[in-house]
Amino acid sequence: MARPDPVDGRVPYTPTSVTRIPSIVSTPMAYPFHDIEPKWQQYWEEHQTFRTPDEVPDEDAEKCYVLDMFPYPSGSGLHVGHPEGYTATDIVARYKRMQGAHVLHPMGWDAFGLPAEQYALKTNTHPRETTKTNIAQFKRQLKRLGFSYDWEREINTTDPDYYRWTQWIFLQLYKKGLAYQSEEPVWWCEELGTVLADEEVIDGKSERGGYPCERVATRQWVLKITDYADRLLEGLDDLDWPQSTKQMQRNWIGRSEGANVYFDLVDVDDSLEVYTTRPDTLFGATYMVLAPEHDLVDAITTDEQRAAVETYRQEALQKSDVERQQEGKTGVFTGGYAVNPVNGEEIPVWVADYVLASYGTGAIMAVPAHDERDYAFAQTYDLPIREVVEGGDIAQAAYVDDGPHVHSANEDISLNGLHTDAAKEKITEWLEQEGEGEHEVNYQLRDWLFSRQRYWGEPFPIVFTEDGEDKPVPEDELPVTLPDIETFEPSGSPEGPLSNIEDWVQTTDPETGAPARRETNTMPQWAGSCWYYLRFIDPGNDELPVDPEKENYWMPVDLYVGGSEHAVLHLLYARFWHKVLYDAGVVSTQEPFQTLVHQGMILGEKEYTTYETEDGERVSAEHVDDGVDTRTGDAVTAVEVDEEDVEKAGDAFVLAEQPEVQVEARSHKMSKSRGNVINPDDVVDAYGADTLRLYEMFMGPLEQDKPWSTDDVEGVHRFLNRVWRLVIDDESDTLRVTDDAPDREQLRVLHETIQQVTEDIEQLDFNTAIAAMMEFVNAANKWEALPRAVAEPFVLLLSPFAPHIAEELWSRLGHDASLAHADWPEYDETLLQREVVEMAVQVDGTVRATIEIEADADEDEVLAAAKAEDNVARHLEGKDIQREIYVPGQIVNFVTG
RNA sequence: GCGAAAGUGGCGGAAUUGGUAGACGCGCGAGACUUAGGAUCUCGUGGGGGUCCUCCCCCGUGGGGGUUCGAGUCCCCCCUUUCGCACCA
Repeated sequence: MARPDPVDGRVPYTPTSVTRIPSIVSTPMAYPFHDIEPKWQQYWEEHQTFRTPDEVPDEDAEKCYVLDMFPYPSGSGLHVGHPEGYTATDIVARYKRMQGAHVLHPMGWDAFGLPAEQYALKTNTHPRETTKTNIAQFKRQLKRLGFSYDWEREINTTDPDYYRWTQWIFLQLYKKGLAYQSEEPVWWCEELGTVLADEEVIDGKSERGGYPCERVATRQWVLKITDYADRLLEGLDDLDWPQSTKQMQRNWIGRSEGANVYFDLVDVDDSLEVYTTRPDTLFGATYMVLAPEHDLVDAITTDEQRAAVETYRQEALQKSDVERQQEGKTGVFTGGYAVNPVNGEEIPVWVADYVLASYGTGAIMAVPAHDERDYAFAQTYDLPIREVVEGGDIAQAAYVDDGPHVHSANEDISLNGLHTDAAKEKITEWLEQEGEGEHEVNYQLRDWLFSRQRYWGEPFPIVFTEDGEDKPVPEDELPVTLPDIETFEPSGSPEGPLSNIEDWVQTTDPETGAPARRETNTMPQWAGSCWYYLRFIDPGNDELPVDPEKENYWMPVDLYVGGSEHAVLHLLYARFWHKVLYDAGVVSTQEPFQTLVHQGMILGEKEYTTYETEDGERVSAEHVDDGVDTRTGDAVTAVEVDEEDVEKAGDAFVLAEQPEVQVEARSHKMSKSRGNVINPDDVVDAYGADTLRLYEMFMGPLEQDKPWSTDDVEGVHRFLNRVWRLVIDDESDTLRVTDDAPDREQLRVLHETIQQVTEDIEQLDFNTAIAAMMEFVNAANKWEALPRAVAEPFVLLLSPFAPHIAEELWSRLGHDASLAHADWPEYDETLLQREVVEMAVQVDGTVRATIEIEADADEDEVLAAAKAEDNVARHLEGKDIQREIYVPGQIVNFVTG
C-alpha cells in the first residue's frame, strides 16, 4: 500500500477532508467585480489600450521591455503559479506606462513538445489540434486576469511563420560550423519512443515520466556550445541576475585551468596525455589511470593482464554512470608502465571507471597524497603515496590544500619551497619548454545534443543527397513544414515518426535537382524558446527574424521573470543563440536578458499530518522518515488532521489530545495526486481577478516559495471591498468623495503611500506596497470625508495591482479615458514631514518612555523633555549620566555609570 | 561531502548605512449593528509577572559567545530546513 508518491517520493496521502474550494456564491456586500472585470477587459481590447506601436517611437522616452517566460500550454490549463510571475511583470509594465515609458509586454506559446505527441499516441488526435485547444484555454484564462499584454504580438512556436525563423537561425549555426552531426551514445527511451539529452535523464530514467532509458549510439545533430563557453561565463558578470542562478551556470560550464602532460609509454611506441589541474604535484604521481573507454587501453595492456582488463572493461561499459559511482573505486592493472617526464620514473598504468572518458583526455596521473579520489584508490590497491606538499598527514588522508612543496626537484627544476600557485606556473613553463606538456583549459560543459526523434518539433532545414552528403535548404525555401500525419505510432527505432512519411522524406537536392532525402529528426523544445523574445519585437516580419532598427530600440529585455527550473538550460541555450546572432550581426547586444527574477513556487495549503501503524496506533512524526517508523522499520500511513486538533508545544506541533504525538506541519507542492491544487478560474469566479492578482502579490516576497491560504485570499478581497466603499457609497451607489481641499494630515498620509508604493514597485517588493495601501485605507476610513484630490492619486497607485476596480473607480470619479496612461503620482518631500514626532527614550539601552515632540525641536529641548518623563526620571534617580546619545527623530539614550 | 539561500507571534510575513521588534494581513477574543451573522464596523491580541492594571517590571527574532550606549541587523562557533552540484582530475 505505502508506495512512495511519484511526485515527491513521500507516503501516499489519505485525504480525510477536502481542500476548501472558494465558495462560488459571492457575498452580497461584495463590490460588483463580476460586472466590472469583463467590462474593462472588453474596453481595453476595443480601445487597443495596451497596443505597442509597430514602429520605433520618434520621441525620446524611456523604453521598457518586460517579459514573462512564455508557457507551454498544457492540457490541464493555467496553474496558480502562472499568475504569480505574470502579475509581477504586469504591475511593472503598467507602472512604467504610467511613468511615460514605452513598454513592450508580450505573451506567446512555447507549444512544441512531448505531451501533445504522447496525447496523440493515446487518442490519435493531431498535436496541432491539441495545441490549438490548449492555447485557446490558456488565452481565455490569461485574459480574464486582466494582464496588459499586447495580444497583437502573440507568437506560437509551432506556427510555420515562426519556426521558419527558428530554422533560419539553425542554418546560421550550420553555416558557421556550429552545428555538426555525430554518432553519439545517447539515451534511448523505449517507452517515450525517443532519445533524450543527458539533462533529460535523471538516474537512468526519463525526467518526464520516469521511464527507463539506455545508451545507444545514433546519428545526431549537435551544437557547438562549447565554442562559446568562455563568453557565456564572462557574460554573466555584468548581468543583474540572482547570484545562485549565475553560480549554477558557472558550475554547469565548469571551467578549469591546468595542464596537459605527456607520459611516454614503456614498450609501446606512443605517449599518454593526461589533463591535470594540479601540475604542481607531478613529482607525487605514483600511478596512471585510464578510463575503460580510452583508446590506448589495448596497446598498453600486457598479455598477462589482457583477460582481466577485458573483463573489467566489459563490466564497466554495462554500468550506468550512477552505478559506477555507487560502489567503492574499482580498477585493474594493465601491466604497462608510463614514464613521468619530470623524473623519468616508470609508474604503473591502471584502468578504472572512476576516470571519465568524457572529461579532459580520459586519462589521469594519480597523485594519491594530494587527491582524495586517488588516495582512496591507492589504499584499496596498495599503491604508493608520496607527499610533495607539506601541511597534512598523508598517513591519515589526502592533503589537498596549499603548502610548501617538497621532494619536487630534478636536475633542471625545483619546486621545493614554492606554494601551489607559483609551483603550477613554474612547472607548466618547464613542461612547455621541454615539449612535455602545455597549459590547458577544460570545461564540464558538453556540446548540445540538438536533435530529437519526434514528430512535434521543428523539422531541420537539411536534406541528404544519395551519397549521404548533408545540404542546407536555401533560406528562401523556408519553412520546411511538418507534413500531416495519420498515425502517431512510434517507428519502433531510434528514428522518429517523420521517417515513415515517404512523400515528405523524398525531395530533391536544391542545387542539382537530384533525388534527396530530408532529415527526419526534429529540434528539441528548447529551440523555439531560444529566440522568442526577439520575435516579439517584430512578430510579423517576413523578411527577417527581427528588424535591426526595432531590435536596437527594444533590446535587451529589461525585466525577465520566470521559474528557477530554467536557471541553467533555457537561460544558457538562449544566451548561446543570442551570442551567435550577435556575431552574425542580427542583434546588437551581447546578452538578451539584463535583469532576471525567479518567482517562488506557490505550495498547497498547510497540512497537518500524523502517521499511524497498521493497527491504527499513532506514531510521532519525529520517528517517521520516508513513510517508515525509523525505530521498528514498519511502514506507516499518513493521515491528515484538522488544524483545530493540533497545538503547539515548544518548537513542534502535537495532537491536542495526545501531546506526546508530534504532528508534521508543512505545505506540499500542489499536485493532482495530493488533491491540493487550486484552480485560478475558481478563485476568479469567487473573488474576482483583482483579488487573485493582489493576493498572489501579497503572499510574501516574489522570489520566495509560499503556501496558499484561502483565508488570506478573503482578507485581500475584504480590502478591495473597503477600497470600493471608501469611494462609493453602498446605499446610493454614488461617489462619496468631496471637492474640499485635503488637510495637511491627509496629504501626508497620501504622500507617504505614494512614496512607499513607488519605491516598493521599483524593488519588486509588492507585498509591502500592498501593505502600504492597506494602511492608507485604514487611515482614510477614519476621516470624515474623502477629498477627491486624495482619492484620485490613490486609485492610480492601486491600478497596476488591481486594474479593473481601479479603472471603474477612475471612471466613476469622472474620467472618460482609461487610467492606463494617466500620470503616475509623485510624492512631495515637504508633505512627508510630520509636525510632531515620537521618540523613544532609553536608560542604559532599555526603552523607559516615548515622548512626542515638535519635529523641529533642538537637542536640548528633546533631552529636557526626555528627562522630564516620570519613568525616565525614576530610572535615572541616584545615577550619574555618563553619556547622552541623541539620534534626531529616533532615539535618546542616557548611559549611566 | 561541496556550494547557495533561509530560520522572527498560533499562521503568511514587516523592520538590516545598528536606533521604539512584530508594520500589513490571517486567525483568535471582546463589543456595536442585527431576527440572525460565516456580512460590516470598532477595540484588543508575542510570552510571563506585579496590592499604583489608562501603570510598571522581566523575558523574547534557531542555540551559544562577542563587539557596541544600543544587535533580528555586525563578528566567531554550532544546529535545522530548502535548493543546486555531486568521482569533472
